[in-house]
Amino acid sequence: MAAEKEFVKELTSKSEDFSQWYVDVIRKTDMADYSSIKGCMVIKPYGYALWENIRDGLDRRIKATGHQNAYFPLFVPESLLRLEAEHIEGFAPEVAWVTHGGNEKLEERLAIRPTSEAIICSIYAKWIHSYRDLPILINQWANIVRWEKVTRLFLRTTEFLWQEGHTCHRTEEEAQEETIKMLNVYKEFMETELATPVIVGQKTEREKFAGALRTYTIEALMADGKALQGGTSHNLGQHFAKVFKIKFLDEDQSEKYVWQTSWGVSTRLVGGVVMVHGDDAGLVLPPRIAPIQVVFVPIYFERTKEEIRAKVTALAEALPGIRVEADLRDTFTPGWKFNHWEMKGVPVRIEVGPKDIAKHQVVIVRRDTREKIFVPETEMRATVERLLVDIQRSLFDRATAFLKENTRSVTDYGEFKELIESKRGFLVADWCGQAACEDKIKEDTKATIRCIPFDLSPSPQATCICCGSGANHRVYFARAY
RNA sequence: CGGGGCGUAGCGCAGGUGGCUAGCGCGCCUGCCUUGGGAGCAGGAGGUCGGUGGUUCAAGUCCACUCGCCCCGACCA
Repeated sequence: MAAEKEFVKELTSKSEDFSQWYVDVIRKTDMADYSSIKGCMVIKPYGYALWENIRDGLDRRIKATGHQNAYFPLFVPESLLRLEAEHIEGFAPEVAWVTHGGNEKLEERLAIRPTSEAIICSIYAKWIHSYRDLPILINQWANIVRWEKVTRLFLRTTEFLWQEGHTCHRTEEEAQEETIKMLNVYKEFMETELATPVIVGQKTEREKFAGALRTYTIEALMADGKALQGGTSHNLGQHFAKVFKIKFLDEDQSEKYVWQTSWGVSTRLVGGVVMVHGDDAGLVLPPRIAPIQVVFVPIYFERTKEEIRAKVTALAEALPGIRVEADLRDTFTPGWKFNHWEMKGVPVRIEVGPKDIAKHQVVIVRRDTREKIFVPETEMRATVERLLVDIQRSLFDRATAFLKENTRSVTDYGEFKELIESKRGFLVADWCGQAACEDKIKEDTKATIRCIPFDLSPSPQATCICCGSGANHRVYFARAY
């Protein structure tokens, strides 16, 4: 353990102080930096490359399900934002306002979008006239500003990047189908690309999006036992359609309001990846989204330096389709580089030294287990390809096992309080459906209902974990980010 | 917005009962030597001590105000 600690002298131990570990990892790996603007972070190239891979994987899926990308204005006139009462009430405390253009005071304040429902709905109203114009299936990749009081790198920043889908449908059924479809896209994406298992379900009235009919969510469990909402999908019903007058003439010649959905995930997923997979040596990145999948570290000796350099360069080129970095610098020792690239979470490291050249082999080390294998050069490519798949799967398996171990079913409120304090994780319990109980539990334990899952229902005799009256929901509780 | 902590070299920090030329480690630059788990030696560069105002012969140090950041809490993707 002492030796292990020496390895990572730049990082706070994960078990010692999880929050500090998280910040250390992000800063030492050059993912992000603080800026001179309160609550705003700089996403540095390494962090941005990770975000780009996340973005690209999701963008493919969004397009594959029939959506197109577009871009809408950053500004939302105050009058538009105010149209949907519940919506403005929900977002008012965290909206940033533009009041001047140059030196002139604006006639009407402009909100910097805290989300784009208002501006997009006002435009959709102009676009939609007939049932033949439907559905509208549009996504936008954009920046968002929410004036948060407390910020945290990637998890909650004043400005952040996200995608927001905004769709309009002819019928309620179609909108509901879309809402669930995108929720499932998120789930599949999280599991496949981020190697992060999620629980899926509906938000309570208290937790739903301001202005939505129903909100659905995917929730992941971080290594410290706290939940992270990874993405949400909202069935907006006709609330926005009615106030923004998004109407169409249907086939039956009657005028109707559209049914809408919206759904989004943000750069907070980057923080999620750090907290789900990282360890005391730093990041552990799922191969599918890792900016660098394989790093070559040459083992130089003065006499064979040029030979080693040439060999590493050649081997690095022999891995087409794989994101490869060859660390040819001679200003750092191999040991330093091992630690450096492990901290950066690169899934596979390949060492090449004189002994390896003599034996026509390479040394391959996987980041997740640090297992070291000696592989003939001719088998390098196949081995790397296999390892990348294997690491992706074992990260998912490990996270899934962690999720299972830390999901506990409880029926006694005393036990509930004890568990949330000592073990964290998800607690599955029965609930009466009353907001009063939800509030009391939050007050007592800081745990909130993360979601009402689709695949669980209370037994007929079940009673509310809090008040003891008849329960009609079986839900997941957790402390959350 | 409440409670706590912190702003001194790129990073991490010491100095804090005012007093020599503001220091240490890492990093950086030059050279030599080295490289299989964070090498070594020698030389060198780098500072409006967060900002403003005050007290004083003298302020990194004391006082007031202010800006910013981090952590914990209440609020939130």
